Amino acid sequence: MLDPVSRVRRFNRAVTSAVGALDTSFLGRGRPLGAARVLNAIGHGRSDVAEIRDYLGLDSGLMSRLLRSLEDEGLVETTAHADDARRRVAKLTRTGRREFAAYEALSNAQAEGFLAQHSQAEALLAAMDLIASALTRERVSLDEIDPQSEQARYCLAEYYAELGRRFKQGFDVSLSRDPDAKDMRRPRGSFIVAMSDTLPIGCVGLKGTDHGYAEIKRLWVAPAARGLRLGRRLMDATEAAARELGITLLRLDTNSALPEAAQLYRTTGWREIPRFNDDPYPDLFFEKRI
Amino acid sequence: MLDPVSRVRRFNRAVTSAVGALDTSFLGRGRPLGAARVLNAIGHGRSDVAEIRDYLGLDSGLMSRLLRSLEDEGLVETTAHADDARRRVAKLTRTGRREFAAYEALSNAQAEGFLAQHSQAEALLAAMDLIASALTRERVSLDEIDPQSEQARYCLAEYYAELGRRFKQGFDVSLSRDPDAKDMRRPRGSFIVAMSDTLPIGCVGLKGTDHGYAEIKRLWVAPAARGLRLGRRLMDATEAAARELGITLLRLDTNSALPEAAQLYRTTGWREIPRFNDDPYPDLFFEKRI
DNA sequence: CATGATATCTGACTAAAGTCAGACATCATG
DNA sequence: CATGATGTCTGACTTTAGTCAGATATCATG
Repeated sequence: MLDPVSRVRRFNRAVTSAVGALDTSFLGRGRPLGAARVLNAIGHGRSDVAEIRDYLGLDSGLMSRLLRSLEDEGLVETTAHADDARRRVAKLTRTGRREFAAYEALSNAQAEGFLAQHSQAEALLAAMDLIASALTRERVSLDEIDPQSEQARYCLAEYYAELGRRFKQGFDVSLSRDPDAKDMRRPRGSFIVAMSDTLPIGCVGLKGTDHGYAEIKRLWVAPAARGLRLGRRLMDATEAAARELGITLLRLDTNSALPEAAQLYRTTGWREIPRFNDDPYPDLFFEKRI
Repeated sequence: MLDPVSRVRRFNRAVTSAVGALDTSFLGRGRPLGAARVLNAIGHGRSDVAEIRDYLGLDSGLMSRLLRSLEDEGLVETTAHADDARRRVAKLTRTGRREFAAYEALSNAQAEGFLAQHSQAEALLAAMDLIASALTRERVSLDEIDPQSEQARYCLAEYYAELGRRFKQGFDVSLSRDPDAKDMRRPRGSFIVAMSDTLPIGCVGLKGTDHGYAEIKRLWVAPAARGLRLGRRLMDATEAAARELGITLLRLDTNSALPEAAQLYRTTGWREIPRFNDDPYPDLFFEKRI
């Protein structure tokens, strides 16, 4: 009962029956699961028929019939795609949106009920984030986004909060050399976010300077996503972006209160150099030629 | 992306597709899922047909046919139950055991693969234990067992390890008044373990004495099962056992380094009393009349 | 040992999911 | 604008899961 594999398998059994219960509650709306899944996929913004089919892993014949049955119910309308009349685009009717909302309410109620029965919901949520990140690991996408977008701001806020917890003296972003957003946009730099499903779970900024090098800033991995070697993937992606921009020398600063970061740099070709700025927080400085 | 319900639902999505993948890998052995599930239930030691049917939630007609198909494949043999010839008992043939082992290998490989891709497997396992315990909460059974059984010894070892971590001076069971096992067996006392699926996640002992009261000892809840009010359920069950044994006065000792325990006692009718033994570890003493 | 309860099995059904071949319209390309 | 590729649809199927009403054998009980 102690070995890791049994523990994973116990988790699998627990989760299998919970998933089954959710499916059963979906059947309560008088529609087979297949049709309900298509309706929900459309409700969640997947409009292209081929995309839905791919997402749900359905045969084109089956997909077509499920769509037809949703149309017969008056929940969905399909039209030809504007750019390519072979492709079809599905969208919900007014009734369809109402029905989708009912499914959403079921899902939300189920989630709330699960949380409510537990007196330490925060620990439960952290565990769920951890597992969801691990399970969707190979589906994490690294996207280059604007450093002032909502996702970027979320990551940075989490990053600052963590520095505040880990630095003995706390962390005040206004005392740090906060990079100008335009230095982290092409063509001067870049900002990359790691997305797991809809949740940002990591980020890194590449900040262009006028001193013959670019700096790597704001490398952050969500606690729930640690252990997945995401830091390394983010660094690789930034280096690739730097090469594209013709940058040949990278620098970064960090703090010895973040040993896992320094460890990552040391094992990926960075070498320690003397202090190259007057930011009050960092005490370790690295350089890498690419 | 921050609200608890979205986080639970992200977890649900991640887990649904992982479960689907496992099901699909099971189909690879050329047998429908229903039959595979029955085969595995038998392999895991469920032999009584009614029990399997109940466990898998199958209709008796369907169950009968699935069994028949496994018999046709030469994987299963059924015989009449020794005590009741209406009931049937299923067991695996030699070929059946081989086939079951193949399913086990698939499950184990899937679990190992999942663990291997994560560099912090212990954190992942703790998260899985937490969630599995929360999901199977209403299926936790409280069983009265022998205080020297394997499950009891596992719980006690975990309990001592935790005391060692939480007491500043550590914990050495040989210095404590270790209760004699026979004092925690009927008719003098009782030992109750909380089982979640196959994993013991909590325990409590009721120790009979010759001083006109019985003592509650070794109340432990696994870290993964905290927040489920399991401590309270265990205490209620012991009190019920004590009443059955004609015990009317209960005592217990505890340590202020375990504040959640003292809190539980205070809110469930226990009142603090002066020290009533010379055990070196406890510094808080309680009594309850039942 | 008659009687009602229980456990399983069989036959006859339905619903849902999935498969496959071919039809059809549309697209990209030379 | 002919041609092959692509996306969707339809018809004709199969498999799997599940339901339900008896039939049959056995059990517990008085």
